[in-house]
Amino acid sequence: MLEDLRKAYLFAQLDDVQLARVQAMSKAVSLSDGEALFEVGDEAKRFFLVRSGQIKLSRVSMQGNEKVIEVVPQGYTFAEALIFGERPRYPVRSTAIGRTEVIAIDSRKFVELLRESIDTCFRVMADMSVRLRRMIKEIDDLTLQSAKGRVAGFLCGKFTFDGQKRFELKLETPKGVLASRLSVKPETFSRILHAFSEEGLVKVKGGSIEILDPEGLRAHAESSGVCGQHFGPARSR
Amino acid sequence: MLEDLRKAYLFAQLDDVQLARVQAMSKAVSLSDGEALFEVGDEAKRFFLVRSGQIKLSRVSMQGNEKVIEVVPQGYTFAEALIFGERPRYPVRSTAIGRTEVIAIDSRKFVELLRESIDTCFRVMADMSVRLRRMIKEIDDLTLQSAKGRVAGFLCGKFTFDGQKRFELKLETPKGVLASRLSVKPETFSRILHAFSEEGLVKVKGGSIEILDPEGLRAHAESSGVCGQHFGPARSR
DNA sequence: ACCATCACTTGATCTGTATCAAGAAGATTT
DNA sequence: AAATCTTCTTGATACAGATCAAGTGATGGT
Repeated sequence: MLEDLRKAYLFAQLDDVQLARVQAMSKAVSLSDGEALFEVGDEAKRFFLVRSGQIKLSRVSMQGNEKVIEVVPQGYTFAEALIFGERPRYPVRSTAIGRTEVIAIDSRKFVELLRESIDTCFRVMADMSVRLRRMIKEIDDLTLQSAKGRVAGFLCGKFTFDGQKRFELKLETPKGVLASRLSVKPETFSRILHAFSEEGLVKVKGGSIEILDPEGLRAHAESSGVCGQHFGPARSR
Repeated sequence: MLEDLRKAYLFAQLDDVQLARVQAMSKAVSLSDGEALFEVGDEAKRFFLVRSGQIKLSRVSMQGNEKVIEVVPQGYTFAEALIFGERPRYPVRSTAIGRTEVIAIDSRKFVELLRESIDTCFRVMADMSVRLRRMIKEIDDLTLQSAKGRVAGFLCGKFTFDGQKRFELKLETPKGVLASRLSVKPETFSRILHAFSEEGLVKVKGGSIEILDPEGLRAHAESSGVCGQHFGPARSR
């Protein structure tokens, strides 16, 4: 577990002693597919690091429609932005996609530790800053891009533009979840993918997608949006 | 100017000496109506405090559609989330609504000061945390609420539910800007307001709106969204 | 290997909101 | 006060994407 913690971006500035303290305030949690980690409105006493599998963060409307806000992959932390404020509550629901293991870290204790490490404060702030910008991008996509544009943009985000011609791209997440993440209905998602196939941009085969024409795809993403400007180098953790 | 700074949430933890330092790294800027403070992609060397007037933060799509992300009122700071990271750039455009005065604070220097005040770090983090949650709410609204629901929700947010029956609510911002903020076209905004009038919920008179039926309005906001904290029994996936 | 369940696709239709077009009401200038 | 320019309203029409409804294919348990 210590190793998992050490690799996380948030804890990178901590020395061994501090890291051991983090470990002491953590506990491992195992989730089966679809199991909920917390619900909207639950008291946010912990934040989390995904050790294996994936976590889906979502909100549900009163009509029962679910909107996936984020899919957190392995190695990433989530809900750490909530550790401030009096009695915080999770603003989203969190469920496992597939068998998933997370590390739950006690917020209160971590805040105490934070008081001692200004560097880690800066890590947290940088982290939140990135999230904030991602949210702006998200709002941008939702309001200024069409569904087609969002799907194209999503696909483009999945590979690096290094002049290669073809890509095999494996979807680690069920199509339905992706659709919700992109704020389209599954039916529409399917149709859009189909349309891209017809245009010769991609080739869909079950759970993986072959990208045939990266440039063409990007044109779609750009045609209806502000793609060119990627703010800040995408930080790899 | 010192007084303006002192009242800002971000600087509340600073002592007089530190505050004087902030003043030293600040300069006042005056803007006329519609004037731009910065554009998307500009290097983010400063963040700002609105001293008087209002600031509009927005993004523009390639088709020229503008989406207002936020309207920053007097007394609030903005763009402070960008002070981390290497060479940050503003992800939005910022223009004045009406005659507006802002204080521009040097990011670099403020970060230095931040290194000395862990309390202020916590302020910044709390601030960003609030923003982050607001963004989630925003995404929620955009994806799970109808245009009508958003407008109702917006109106509800403008007064406190303390049992009063009628409210006079003055719009400090042009309707067109509000519309964009709520991601509806001005035409639609107008129609929705009209519809609310017909239902006897509000009474529109030019730049101000009289709220006749707060409960009724809230019902609209709730009917298609997560307003209260009652979330139905969540079934897992 | 079977059946049951769940994820995805495909087709037909419906609807909220945008778009286009024009008029009314304020605001600002001359 | 007239003229010009915005901002706002109102009406008619168009369309992207949702919804409803089957059907097809996977996946998993017994």
